[in-house]
Amino acid sequence: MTLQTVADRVGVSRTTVSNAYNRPDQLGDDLRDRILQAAKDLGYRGPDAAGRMLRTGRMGAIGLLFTEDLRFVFTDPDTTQFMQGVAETSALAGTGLTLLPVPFGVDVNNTALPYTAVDGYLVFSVPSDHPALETVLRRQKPVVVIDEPDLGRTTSFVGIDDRSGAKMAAEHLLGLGHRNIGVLLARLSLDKNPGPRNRADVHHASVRVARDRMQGYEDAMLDHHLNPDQVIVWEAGGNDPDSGRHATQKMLQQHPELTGLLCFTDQLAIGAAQAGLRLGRQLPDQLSIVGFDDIPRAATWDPPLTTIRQPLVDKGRMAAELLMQTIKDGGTRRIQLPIELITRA
Amino acid sequence: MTLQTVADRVGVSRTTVSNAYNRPDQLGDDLRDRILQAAKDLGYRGPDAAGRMLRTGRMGAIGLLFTEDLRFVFTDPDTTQFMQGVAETSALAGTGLTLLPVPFGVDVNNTALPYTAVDGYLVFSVPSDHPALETVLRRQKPVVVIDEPDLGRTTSFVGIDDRSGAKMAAEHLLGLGHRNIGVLLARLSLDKNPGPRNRADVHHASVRVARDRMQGYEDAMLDHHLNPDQVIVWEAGGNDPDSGRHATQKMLQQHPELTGLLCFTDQLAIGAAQAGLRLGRQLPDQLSIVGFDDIPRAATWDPPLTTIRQPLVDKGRMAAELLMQTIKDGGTRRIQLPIELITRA
DNA sequence: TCTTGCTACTGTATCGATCAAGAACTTAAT
DNA sequence: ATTAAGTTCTTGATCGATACAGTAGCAAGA
Repeated sequence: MTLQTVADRVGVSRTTVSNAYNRPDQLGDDLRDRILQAAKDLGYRGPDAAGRMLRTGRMGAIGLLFTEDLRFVFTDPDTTQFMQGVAETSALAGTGLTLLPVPFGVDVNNTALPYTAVDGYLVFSVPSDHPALETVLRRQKPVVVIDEPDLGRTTSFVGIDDRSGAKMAAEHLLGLGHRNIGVLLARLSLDKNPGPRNRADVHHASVRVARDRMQGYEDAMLDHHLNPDQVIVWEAGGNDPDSGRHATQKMLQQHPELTGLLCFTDQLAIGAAQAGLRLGRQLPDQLSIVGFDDIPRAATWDPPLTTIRQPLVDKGRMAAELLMQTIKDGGTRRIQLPIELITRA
Repeated sequence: MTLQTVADRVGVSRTTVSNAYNRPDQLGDDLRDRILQAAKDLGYRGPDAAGRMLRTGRMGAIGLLFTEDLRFVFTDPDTTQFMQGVAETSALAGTGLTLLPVPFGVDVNNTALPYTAVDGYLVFSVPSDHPALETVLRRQKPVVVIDEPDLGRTTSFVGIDDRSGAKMAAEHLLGLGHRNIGVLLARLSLDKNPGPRNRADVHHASVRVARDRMQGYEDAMLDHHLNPDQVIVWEAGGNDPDSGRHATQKMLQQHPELTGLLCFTDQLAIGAAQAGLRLGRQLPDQLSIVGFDDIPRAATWDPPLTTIRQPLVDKGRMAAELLMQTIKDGGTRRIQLPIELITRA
């Protein structure tokens, strides 16, 4: 049951039937109606996707690669907002969106990644040493990287100025008079390994965002003539409130002198706030916290969370638009989205 | 640059190169290494997805159709939990997952739905009169419907016993002594149109879940010798706390005698609780609310929300497993997942 | 010497569509 | 009547891979 079957039934050629579906202006209206009616009568499913793809070379879909834990991807507000932006833009363009998760510990060749038909890839916040990157790059299709990793001019990139954002966050705490400051970050590598870190660990991490933000925090401290070595750095092991809470609890127990916390994400900040409350700290009087991202919950949290806003939905929109434009016209671009300090409590 | 290019370079046949990638046991190890090395040297991207699909007839991906507003899909806890289950299962099986949103007001033919290469479809909670259904069914691929619509034995189905669940919820309120009861539902049709409804509207809705749950509520009332016509029914216009809050505010203003609310979802219930508090009601003393779903927030909400739990992540897992099994072995099945009354405050 | 069974590889046919070029026919302008 | 332009439809080639059937070579056993 192919185009030919329908063509034979109507007494026209394959191409004409194809045109009836894809280029209605190429044939008369009555013939087109007759063809579509015959197709319906025969139970023809419509032009086969694989055949079309092979011939046209266009797959009609983009792939979204991520390596985060699947349990978090769909619950994490950062990711879901980003995905919403991507989905909106691709849906509007009539392009499919294929999710390509590569869970931690799973061999890339056992995932759909190497076998899926897409016109290009969105690489969402993947550590620079992740094996999935090689698989994607080998396909030699357009790629837009979001946040991580920075592959230079060879691929398009959408991100923010993490260093400046972090600096703004730290400036805020320092401006409030805080001098004993802790930094809470999600993860430096793929394996979850919560605990204290020293500055060098962060500066040598494979995660650019972590390096840049750490640098930004230190920029602010140097501006205030403080020694960045004084800062306490803790890895939470995951980007969720629970991980943040556990890590902060330990951090504050070992370093009760801390009065200010710089958190890499709002999710961590919310966990940190919970930990502070459990340890009997008054917020924000006895413990000040600054987050990052400005997820919806940041505004409704009690006390409302001061944070660095980045436009997460727009990030998804821009990334998808950029990819689809690259697929059409080629060329690479780098886009830096605006960030903003949102001062709350 | 195809298999042939590599084959010529090494001096073997196309098929052998194909086997080097897909059936390593079909050729010697040293030859395989030589082939893969040559492929690397030539910059061969690996077997082309479209070519493989055309030949094998397998697409290596499943499609997830949904018609909800994209702004909600990725923020709605019900949907994201379901998607998490689907993503987990498909990732584990090495199958791709293609999102197929058909936003309200967009012509199905302008979406990726008719053009995407998938081996089967998950139809997630789509109203029975939605045009996308016809498009999916025409492809004559395996289909698993989740919740909605019930297409009978022709397709597989994953859902819960909505009628019993609703009855359990109503029994709970009635058992507490409530006699003036309101029902808050999300949406009866695709267009958002908040406001009061009468029973007949619900019983004739194109949304089976709404019909069944209404029936369940009424079952419980009849058991208690109450007239179901007394119940106040309100449509929120969307499944989010804000819609629930607005609707409940109006409902309680017009019907201040109501002391018990049966909500179709926890999202609505949370909004209803907010509305109750704003109107000065003490919860649960002056207003008792029962939700549906048991989303994570239900447990942490203040006061904790009594609700009917349905296993949303499992729903996704089961649906994906069922679909992949159907793709492999054919046949259709109906699965009903267990539900449970979670009594909180 | 012959058969059998195994491994390792090859050659041909085929999957279903679209593209490019062109043919047949109609209409309009000169 | 002739030419040009436009419309409508056809033909042949092609996209890149895998399935299937088959062959060559070799070792073991009768």
